[in-house]
Amino acid sequence: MTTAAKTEDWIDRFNGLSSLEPGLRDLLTKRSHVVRLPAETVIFAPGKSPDNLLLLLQGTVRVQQLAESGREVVLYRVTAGESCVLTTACMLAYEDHSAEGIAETDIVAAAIPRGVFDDLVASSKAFRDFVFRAYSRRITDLFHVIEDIAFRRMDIRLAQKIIARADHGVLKATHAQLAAELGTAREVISRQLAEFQRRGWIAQSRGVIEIIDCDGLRGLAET
Amino acid sequence: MTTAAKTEDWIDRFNGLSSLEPGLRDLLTKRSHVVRLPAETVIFAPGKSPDNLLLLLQGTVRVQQLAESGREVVLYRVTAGESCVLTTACMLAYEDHSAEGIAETDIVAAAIPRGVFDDLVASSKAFRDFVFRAYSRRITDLFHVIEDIAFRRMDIRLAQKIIARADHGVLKATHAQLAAELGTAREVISRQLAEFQRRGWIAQSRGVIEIIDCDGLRGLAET
DNA sequence: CGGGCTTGTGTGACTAGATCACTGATCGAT
DNA sequence: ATCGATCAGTGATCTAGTCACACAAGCCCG
Repeated sequence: MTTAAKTEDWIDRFNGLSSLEPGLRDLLTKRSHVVRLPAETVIFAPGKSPDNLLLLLQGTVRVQQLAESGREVVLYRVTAGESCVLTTACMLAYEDHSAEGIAETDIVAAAIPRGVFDDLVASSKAFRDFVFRAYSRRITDLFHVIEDIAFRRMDIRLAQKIIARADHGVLKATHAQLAAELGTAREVISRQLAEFQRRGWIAQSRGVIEIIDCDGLRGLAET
Repeated sequence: MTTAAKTEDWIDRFNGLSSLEPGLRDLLTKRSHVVRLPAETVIFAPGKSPDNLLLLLQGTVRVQQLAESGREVVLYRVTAGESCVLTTACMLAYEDHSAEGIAETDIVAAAIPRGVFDDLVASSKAFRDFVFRAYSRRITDLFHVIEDIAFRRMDIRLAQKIIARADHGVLKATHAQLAAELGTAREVISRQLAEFQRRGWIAQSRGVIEIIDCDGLRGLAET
């Protein structure tokens, strides 16, 4: 079975899981299954908790907070080799969350059923460490988001975002998307980008930002 | 030993721990110890991770985020019957956190050493559920903080804070403390409170806010 | 090809919030 | 009674968010 072959080696792509005890590797590979989901799939949302722990093999999942007003902020992204850990074990208890997770690309993931997760946490120190490290990672991400929103200037945050998310100096995103990313309004982004453009740091066209002077941007971002 | 007597019954004060298996109750009571800390004690801070999981028996711990600028936001409070769970298992891995926990009152807590925590997580479903529920609680708190900071108006947040933290209609806090609580500047609080006072909702004196018209405040808070 | 439609962007006017630089008030300790 | 420290009030100014638009670019379809 090619699927079995695949599920046998994915474990080592997760930092910390390679030291999983041999018997438990079997448990994990036998009792979890690989799923493929198209981009834009809603992985979890208010009222829709997943009953599997997802370990991402390919693609990225964007986790964002929604406000009634319709505005949003991106909280963090889960990338290949990471897990959606906050969403499973955690959200089962308190349903009162207004965050949602969305497949940002087509994704491939290993889905670990709740029961298997529980067995593994019970029987493996390596797995526990993996889980707690994953929690830790997410929570520090949340701390950073809070720090950013509460204390950093928009221009700096925007410059950092552009640098971080640009691919070969090009960022495909609308002003509205960037606004949702940073939890601000579209107009704010438009004006800031206009200013960046005026300074010769970027060029813009519909849905695309091109970095012209990365050092200029970086100078601001590192303030 | 009176201390032993005390440690035997504290377990049931924690929601979910009462269903802990008998043998493990012993483990917990024998291998953890009750500590007393005076108000203002720094429980954890950047660079100072605790090696115990604290279960709070009395008092409250305030967890806040610090910015280099000196400004702060309160992230959440741990009250009696709750645990400082984010700070232990979690923070051990990623040291890069800028949050600190401070005893807001004199506190009494059961300290569970790291090793015992690990044994309990391994051997008890009840304890795991307790831990994951505690995580969940904190994380939803963080989500609320993010939502508030990013999307809610200061006047509303301030009104809510005053109602939430007032004791018999009286809140002992300086404008600077309220500013730190909400992650804003002192002047903003001063101006908002002046407005609340003008509307006859509160009375102020040095370090004290007295609620005069709770319905007025509530009307704003529930907007 | 020229309308319509949708989506993305630009802009002015205005409000809210943050920052800076102060002044004045209050309180406790000597 | 005075001094120093902490707390609160205020104007000026800047940054950010909101509202109400106009305008532009791509897309579909006859």
